[in-house]
Amino acid sequence: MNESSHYDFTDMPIELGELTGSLGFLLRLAQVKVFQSFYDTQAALGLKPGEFTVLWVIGLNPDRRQGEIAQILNIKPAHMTKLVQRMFEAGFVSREIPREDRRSVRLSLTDAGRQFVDRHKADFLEFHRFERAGLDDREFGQFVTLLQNFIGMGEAK
Amino acid sequence: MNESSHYDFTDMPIELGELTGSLGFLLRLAQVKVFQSFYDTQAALGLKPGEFTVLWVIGLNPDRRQGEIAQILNIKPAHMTKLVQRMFEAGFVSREIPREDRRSVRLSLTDAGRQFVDRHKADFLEFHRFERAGLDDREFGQFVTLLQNFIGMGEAK
DNA sequence: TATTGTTATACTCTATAACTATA
DNA sequence: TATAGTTATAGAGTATAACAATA
Repeated sequence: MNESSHYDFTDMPIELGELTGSLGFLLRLAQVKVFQSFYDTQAALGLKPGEFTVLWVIGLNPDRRQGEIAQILNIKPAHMTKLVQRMFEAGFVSREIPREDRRSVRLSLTDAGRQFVDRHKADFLEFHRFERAGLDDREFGQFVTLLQNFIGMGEAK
Repeated sequence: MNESSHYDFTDMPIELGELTGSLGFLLRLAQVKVFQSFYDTQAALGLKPGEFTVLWVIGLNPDRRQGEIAQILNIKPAHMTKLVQRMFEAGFVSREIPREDRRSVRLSLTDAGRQFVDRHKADFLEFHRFERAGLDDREFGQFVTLLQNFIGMGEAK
């Protein structure tokens, strides 16, 4: 490493250039911002990221194959196996081997799982939490719609 | 695990309920979508995610402290150290210890680093790539603006 | 004492391939 | 042969704390 003397630019803002218009960059920062409170909420309940979402979707879609749930949530099979195992050990999820295809696993919530989801669902659907996050109601609605279109959720006609 | 027989719901869509309006969920899926092509592009150049962004910002802000660059990109100090080390070993980044504060490190691009950034910057500023990603030009502009507001980038006045 | 950056450790998410059991 | 899920391993990002050098 060299040595040298410089003026001190410490107080000057950092320039990001065209990066400020890059979706990849902006989405990463946005996700970091959301993830913080998202993560804290889940950790407080003893859950790892993604676990509540899985419980939620299983609750809405009982008796569906594990792989179907994993696919729509973009969770890889190997990861899904461990995640479901944890939720099974927590007593929140039951697994059934259907007669018509004994390779597959169909998931449902136990009573405890359903109670858990019902009790904490409000914390996870954080509409309210983000009203104060730099967006007014109209912008928030736009934001959700644009995100849905972007990820191809709107065209499900 | 139990055994049972069921109708086969495999072809029915999975219900997501109010999750479709959750920013955390939508941002995660959006990021997964962007990250795929983003990641592939970087990997093809032998870079890990985040490395090109760091080179880019160093190029725009020569002789700034390592910690300043890390902070604005939401990179933790420990991670930044390893990232900079890799870019130093690749010959893209130079490190200087300034006389006025010998604890700190000031980063700049080497000639090779600047050439590398110039040669590949177009691939990383993927405006074009996302024109066809379910959003028209107007929506894309809205999307960027909303993301900027959301992460608190717009208020920098 | 506080700050800048480094080192070390561990945990989570992800990716991959080899494996099983069923089909 | 193909498919559903599992197991095992490794890589990458992040978080934390302890540390060295300097202020």
